[in-house]
Amino acid sequence: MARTNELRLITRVTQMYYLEGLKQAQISAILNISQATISRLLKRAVDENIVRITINVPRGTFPDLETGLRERFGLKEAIVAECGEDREESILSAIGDAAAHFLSTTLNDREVIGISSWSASLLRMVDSLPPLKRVKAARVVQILGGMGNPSVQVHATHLTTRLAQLTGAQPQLLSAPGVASSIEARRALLDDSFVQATMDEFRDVSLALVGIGAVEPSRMLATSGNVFTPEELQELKDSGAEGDICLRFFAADGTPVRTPLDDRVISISLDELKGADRVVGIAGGARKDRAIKAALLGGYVDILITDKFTAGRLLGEPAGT
Amino acid sequence: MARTNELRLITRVTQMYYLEGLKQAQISAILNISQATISRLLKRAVDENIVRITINVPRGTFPDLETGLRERFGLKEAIVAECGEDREESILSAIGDAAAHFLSTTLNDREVIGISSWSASLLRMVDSLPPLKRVKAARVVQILGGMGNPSVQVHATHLTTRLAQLTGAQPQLLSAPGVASSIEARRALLDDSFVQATMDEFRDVSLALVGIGAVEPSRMLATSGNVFTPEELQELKDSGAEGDICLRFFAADGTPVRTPLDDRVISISLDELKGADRVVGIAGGARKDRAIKAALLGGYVDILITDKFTAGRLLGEPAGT
DNA sequence: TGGCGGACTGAATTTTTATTCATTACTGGA
DNA sequence: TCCAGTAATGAATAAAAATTCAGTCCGCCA
Repeated sequence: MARTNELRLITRVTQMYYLEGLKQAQISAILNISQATISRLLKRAVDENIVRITINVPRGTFPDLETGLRERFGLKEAIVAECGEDREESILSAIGDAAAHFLSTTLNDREVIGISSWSASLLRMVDSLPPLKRVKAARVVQILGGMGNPSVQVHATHLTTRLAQLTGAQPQLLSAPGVASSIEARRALLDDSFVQATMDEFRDVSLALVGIGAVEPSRMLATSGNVFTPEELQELKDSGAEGDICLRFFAADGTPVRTPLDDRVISISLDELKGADRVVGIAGGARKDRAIKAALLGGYVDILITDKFTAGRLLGEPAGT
Repeated sequence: MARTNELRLITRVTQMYYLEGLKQAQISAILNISQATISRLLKRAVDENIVRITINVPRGTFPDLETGLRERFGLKEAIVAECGEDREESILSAIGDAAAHFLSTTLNDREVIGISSWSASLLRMVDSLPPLKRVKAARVVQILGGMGNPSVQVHATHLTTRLAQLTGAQPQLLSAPGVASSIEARRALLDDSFVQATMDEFRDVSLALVGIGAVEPSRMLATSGNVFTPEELQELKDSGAEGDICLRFFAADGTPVRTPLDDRVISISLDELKGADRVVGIAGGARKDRAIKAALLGGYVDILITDKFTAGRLLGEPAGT
């Protein structure tokens, strides 16, 4: 009885608040009940399940997969993009677009963006990036050298400068190959003051945008001048390397894999990467499943941007529609 | 595409806010989006129907009937009580209880309560009134005289004093019969300074609690000493009187019905009544349908407390379960 | 017949949210 | 090409809501 009266009042308050859109103060005035009590009644309405708030998931968004990824891999955020078909091209388009949107909404001035210079996903992202509304970002730092092949060098440079341009930032190029021909060659390159200046910036990177590579010749790697010889690749595989970020390799469980190659790579180190506020991994496609999983397990990535098919596989679930 | 990205973000924000219970500022920090924008995204979530808020109506409450009554009759509030069966006794119990709860939640100090002294509903209300939690109300004013029959006089007095006691207020009794035997008798009674003092308070009443009477001998009227003779009742009927509040009569369409009887009644007038901040009508039962409807049409009541059966009939709808 | 703990309350205050404001960029038309 | 109008943003602020606080009233137990 008394309980019913109580419930009636709560229901009425709930109705006024949520349906009629009245403010608590207005309700307070109408019912001659203090605003504090109205607030408390509304809280009880939630507790007693008189108001029920449901989220109507729009088509093309996958909060469940995202939550799954966040929880399973301890990610800060996960973005799962809608994607027509489970093929490289379609996926690149989807995650590039998603990454572009992410970037455009989340950037704040004084952001120092680090970008790994060669990655098909990042390329797509930059291509999808709308002329950025508001002035954004302070600097864009290239955190991985280009390729020995001059044509790809240009490619990497383009990526960095374009992003800088679009974000109104200062580009900071790393004019060096991603992989030097020898330890000595690397040392020599690091002597260059411009190279040093850029590498000094690695620690200032607040937002790192990185691809995640699988250990196997990808199309791009293949066409980009055979960074590694088949023997070197084999060596990596033998060491248990499953994937890489900026040519820094790690095993299936995420532990770093150190090989002599490390000493020839010119890029941000995995440790330096962890110093960034946010590391955004942008990758998808069945070919990369194991590499992505490894990267997630290693905790190298705070935010993952991928497609629904890959997300589904990472969670061992079927992808949504 | 861009739209999907947008929707994904809104969905994510909605999820964080409503499901995870994060504050906008926290979301803002996590997503690197300003709090203002988070607020705007949440508003869009409502607009775009991504959050859906539904009210789960508890058993025994009838928001639809209440809303119907409010809208149909322009009431400030309507309270419809659950009620086992459509019989006098059951209804009295239901609305008395509801009225008691209403009173206990809505009273504020400095309230001057006017109470029409004889009404079965009000009697029930006072009986149901729990020893009032907090000190409440300033004064309780009797706004209708008692009955000629001394036993009922006591009754009326009891009602007023009890209510005053329960609300910690000062009782202001109207020591006079509700109906004087003649115009002259009334005039004489009004000469009494106590009576005058009380009647002067009528204009200060902030909350009036009134029953609504049907024009026909009710059980109580019958036993309370035949206030009116059968002839007088017939006269009222002939004048079109359909109901009364404090023995002030009105027709089916709510217009006041003036008869010579008026000059013998000692109670607040309908005009004075309208001066009160809130007039609460407490009534139910098929016998009173027409009277209640008339009172509502006349706008004499701001707040109606009734039972689900009566409410349903007033709206010409079947009552709920 | 106190006295203690718990439950409630409204006023005051703090916290949270919505909105205003100034700025910027972009649009579409002359 | 230049300009008026629209849209969108973050910082600042106003508005709204939640919570703290102090006080009261219980009921319960000694």
